[in-house]
Amino acid sequence: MDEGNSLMEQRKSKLAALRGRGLDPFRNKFNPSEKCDEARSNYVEGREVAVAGRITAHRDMGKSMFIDVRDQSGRIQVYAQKNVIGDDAFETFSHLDLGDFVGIKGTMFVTRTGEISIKLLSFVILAKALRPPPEKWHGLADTEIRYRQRYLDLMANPDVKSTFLKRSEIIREIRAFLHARGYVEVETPMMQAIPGGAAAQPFVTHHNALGCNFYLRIALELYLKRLLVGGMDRVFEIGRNFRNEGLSRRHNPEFTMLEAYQAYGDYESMMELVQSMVCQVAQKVLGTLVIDHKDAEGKVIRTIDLTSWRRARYKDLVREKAGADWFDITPEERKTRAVSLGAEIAPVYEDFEVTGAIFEKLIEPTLLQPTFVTHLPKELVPLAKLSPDDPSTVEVFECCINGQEIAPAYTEQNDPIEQRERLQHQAGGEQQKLDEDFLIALEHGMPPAGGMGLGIDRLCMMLLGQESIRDVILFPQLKPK
RNA sequence: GGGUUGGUAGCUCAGUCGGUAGAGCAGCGGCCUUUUAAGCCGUUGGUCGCGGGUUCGAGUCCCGCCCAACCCA
Repeated sequence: MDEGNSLMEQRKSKLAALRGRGLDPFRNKFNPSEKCDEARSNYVEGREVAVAGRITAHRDMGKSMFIDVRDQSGRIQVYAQKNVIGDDAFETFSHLDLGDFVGIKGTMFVTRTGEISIKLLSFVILAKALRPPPEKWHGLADTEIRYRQRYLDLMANPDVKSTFLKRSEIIREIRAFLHARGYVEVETPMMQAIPGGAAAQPFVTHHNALGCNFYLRIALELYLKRLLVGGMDRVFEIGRNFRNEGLSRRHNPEFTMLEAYQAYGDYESMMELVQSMVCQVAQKVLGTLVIDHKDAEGKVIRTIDLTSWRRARYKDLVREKAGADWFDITPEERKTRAVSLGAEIAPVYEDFEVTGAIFEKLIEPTLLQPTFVTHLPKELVPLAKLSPDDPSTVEVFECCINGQEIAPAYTEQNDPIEQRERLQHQAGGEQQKLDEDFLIALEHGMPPAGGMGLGIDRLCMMLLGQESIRDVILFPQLKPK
């Protein structure tokens, strides 16, 4: 990053030299006839092509040389000969640097070793790179540079680029899936006076003209439900949520969430939706429903099988891990046992939170294969409707895959009086945290509905076999240097 | 917040017991008109993360700090 290193000085001198010879090292425009991989796949000997890209390698042979030119689609080899392009042009060409952008015109041919290449006729420099690219063979390994200067990571590590191209495809397929089912994509406020829809610490920001603080949203939920009230029966939003929490391998303070709501649906409809959507996306983007996750050495460490989706009741899973009598012993006994099982229990925890800790620490990480956990205790979820067959639980599932919760869904609470009581209870009497406008909306009548949220980043981790959320977010949050 | 590991040339990494700072790639110069991690010869390049300390002498030992990754909270 420092100015004045000698490699930069050398490149700056080259830049000055180019200008001194009347060449523009930063062109406004060049029209390629095709992309690099199109040129290669449409091979006709002698066909004239124009491609543009970054120089990623060069092999100098004296009076001729090869360079590799790379664009988003791939690379193609260009062969330059002194007697074809002339002494001056060859001199300029041979002093191009790795990282420079060039426009190439030439004719297709195949080398002795069988590589489809372009025989150079003419070229223009499109952009001079003043800094050297990372090393070609080992790539870029320094995690800090990889995350802070992701463009270098993308340049040097093809797998990284592939991961992010696939992330883009995943989101495109999610949109396609929902559009095909008649969902309307909407956008709701990121700056909110009252951050609702989840229990999380918000970020605060200030609006100068209005003279008041806003919070960055922690969930999409409450605005999307207002749209159900307004008569938009199937809506979804894909957007950023912000939570003022610690950073970890699976948490980034800003993360991407999909939420979808379907009037006249319930959590069963959402279960079908999540399963169909994840399977369709996997099939379209990966071409398979069985996904191997590999370690750095390429050894398979786990396989996620999306062909079978299990359903399990929350209480049954807890009994499996914490003892068949878990719900029969006293709350004090539960605390003691939770600690002995290795769950961290804060003294202020209410009884349902003790069980919640068991689930989060001991059960969720073991749920590698797709599992819908159902019948959650009602205390955990204030925005859902009670299960008719067990009113101590709610019509909610948490879809766990890869040891992480990736998608919660509910039969949404639409009783405004019930909803007010439960939000008041959650707010603990702090009137400021109560979203009165949302409650008024419910009082106008919200159709029964199923709703779901899906963490896009965690879905990408699962589908793309990435162990860290930072490897599926282009610019993960780091401490400023 | 705690623990572990790491930070040395543009990049990837060595650096022994505390004794003149190393390699490969990249760069620069030379040879080479079908190479592809091209090759061969020569060569430039260092705030050893930052700040203190111990020592005749510190990349190396000690203390503090910064940044990152992983684990824990």
